[in-house]
Amino acid sequence: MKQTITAKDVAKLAGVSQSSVSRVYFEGARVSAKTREKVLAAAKELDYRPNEFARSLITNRTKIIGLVMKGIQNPFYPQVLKQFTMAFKQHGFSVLFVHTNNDELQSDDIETLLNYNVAGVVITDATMSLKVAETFKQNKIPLVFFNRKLENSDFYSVCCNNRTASQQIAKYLLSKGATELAYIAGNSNTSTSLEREKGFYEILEQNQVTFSKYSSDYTYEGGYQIANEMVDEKQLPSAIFVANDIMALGVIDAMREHALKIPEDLKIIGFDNIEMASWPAYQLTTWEQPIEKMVEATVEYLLNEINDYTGFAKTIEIEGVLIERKTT
Amino acid sequence: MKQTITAKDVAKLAGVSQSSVSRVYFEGARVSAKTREKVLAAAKELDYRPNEFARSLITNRTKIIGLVMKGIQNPFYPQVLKQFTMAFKQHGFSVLFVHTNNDELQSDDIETLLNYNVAGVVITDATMSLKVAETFKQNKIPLVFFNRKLENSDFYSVCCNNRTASQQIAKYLLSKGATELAYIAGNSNTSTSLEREKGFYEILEQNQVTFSKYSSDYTYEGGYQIANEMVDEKQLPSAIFVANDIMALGVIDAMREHALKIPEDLKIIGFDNIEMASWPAYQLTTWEQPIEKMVEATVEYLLNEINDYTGFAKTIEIEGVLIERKTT
DNA sequence: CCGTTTTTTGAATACGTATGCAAAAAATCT
DNA sequence: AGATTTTTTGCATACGTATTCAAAAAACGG
Repeated sequence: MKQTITAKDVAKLAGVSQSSVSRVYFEGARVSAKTREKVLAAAKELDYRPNEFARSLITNRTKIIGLVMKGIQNPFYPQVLKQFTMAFKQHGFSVLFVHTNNDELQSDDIETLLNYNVAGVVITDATMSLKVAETFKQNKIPLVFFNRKLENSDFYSVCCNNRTASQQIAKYLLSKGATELAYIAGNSNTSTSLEREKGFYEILEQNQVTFSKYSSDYTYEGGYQIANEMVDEKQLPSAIFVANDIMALGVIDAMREHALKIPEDLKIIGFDNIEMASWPAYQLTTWEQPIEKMVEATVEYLLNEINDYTGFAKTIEIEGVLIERKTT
Repeated sequence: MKQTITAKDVAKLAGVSQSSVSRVYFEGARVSAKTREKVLAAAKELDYRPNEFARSLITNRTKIIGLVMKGIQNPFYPQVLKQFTMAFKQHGFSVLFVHTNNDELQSDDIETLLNYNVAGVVITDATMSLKVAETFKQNKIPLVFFNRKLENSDFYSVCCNNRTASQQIAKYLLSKGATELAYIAGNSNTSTSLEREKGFYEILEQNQVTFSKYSSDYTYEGGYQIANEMVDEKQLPSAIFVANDIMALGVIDAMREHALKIPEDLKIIGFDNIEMASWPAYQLTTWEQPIEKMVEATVEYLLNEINDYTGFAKTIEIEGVLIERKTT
């Protein structure tokens, strides 16, 4: 049998009541220095650890954050996961990791989060039906969409400044002398890809530059494949804005196989600034997503909402920055 | 207030006792088809969800697996994380993700796992002091070291056949005509790096081939840097066995910058078979770690131990396979 | 030093579920 | 059909903690 040491055991050893033991471990409760000391000594001797389940049962609160992720294949997201885990840990929260294969969260994934009565949820790289999202609202569980925006919905979301960033990217490419431009989109139902396209297009339109659009799926293979198709099909643009880095690397590799020189024959710019973008083999010019700041903003909001739920909704956009390397 | 719907509510609506509701949701309990039906109908209407915390409190069991990871920067591990999450989910378990910065697990990381009374633990990419590991034993929490082996300890561990794999790698490189060999080690305190070195060395010794050893840290930057040093210092070997793929990519990039042709001037082989190894830019020959099988073995053991704790300890080695590409 | 206010403490209870036990119901057998 | 076995059900209790309330202790003021 698991020998579980309870607050009662500690109380007995310390010569106080169970209530007092509880108070020592409950932040904000008032205990005299003397009893605190006695309790801590006894607790240490017995190696006591408050049972989180009993706690949560009675407080109806947990110290668990649900973190939902889909595209962990994209090196951008492990980075995000790491940052979140560290940030939450610092505030005493643990991370329940949920992986989803579907673009839209399924109800059994949700089930897990609700069963564990998570204190808050971060959804990264995926969306969910409004109906499901409402469930969280009803249960007053704060929710943040990280790097995704639900349109016409009132949920908090933290993104990079996708649209203005893409505007700057367009301007930058034009300033580099590009004349025929192309955009390679990620999954077409993602807000990130749509916003990036929008911003890009706006500037090109202003300058009366036409551009072509290709669709892919935010993966390396996807980028590689679409690049091959582009080469096969028709004449190439002079610069391509690829909706994320990992796809951009696929594009670069494919183009190189066709003996195209980058940036001489073709300029390529990505988005994210994943670690590999700086590798000598690629030296990809890209737009840096300020992960740390984005995580910070998310955590701050969540903690506030956990503390005092308001349901306040907003889209936060954190400014990124252009990282110029050798592909443009 | 959070409107929590309890088994009592469902019982009332269904016209049965709370016990019956409980029995419907508890696997292995006996309920008549009729009441089950009534309960499920009522539960559906009320959107009832059993409270995991109350459950765990009384059963002293959880459906949570602690997954500890360190090197999530290495693309090998996100893959592992994904596989584990999916496998556990299939068996009704959720994953509490713990990230550690230190090579050896710290006590506050452990604390989290113990507080949540996890059903089992997977430690990937890190180790822990024996004293701490004993804590898990005392609490009868099954523990698996994934891709790490504690020496002289009695803990379960699941690895790839590092040593025999490295032997085959050595033989393979010799068969390719390599005469001067080198090994680039990962973090020197990891069993994986040591075992790989050992197997590699054994074959070379048998064939009376000497080899040199370089030390790095299992990161891209580390590989890149050590490769530069190798070029600067002395004459290069004809083939290098790099302890993992991500380092190998760094090595390749560095060597190429020095205008070395791979595999003509220098053969390189890695270990892991991460996705990037197959990218056209690298086409890295490597040893595939059979993640899926390794995960499967880990999950199977853990589930058995959760079901009926024995503390049985063993090191499982899963066979990998050589993936020949263009760098050798 | 005594009356008053403030702080600390312990007893009792509640959280939502699982489970042992006995009663009730259903099924089986003669 | 009645007796016996088996299955199902409800009652009551326990899990380990937080928290209310009243009592005890301490601090304070004159």
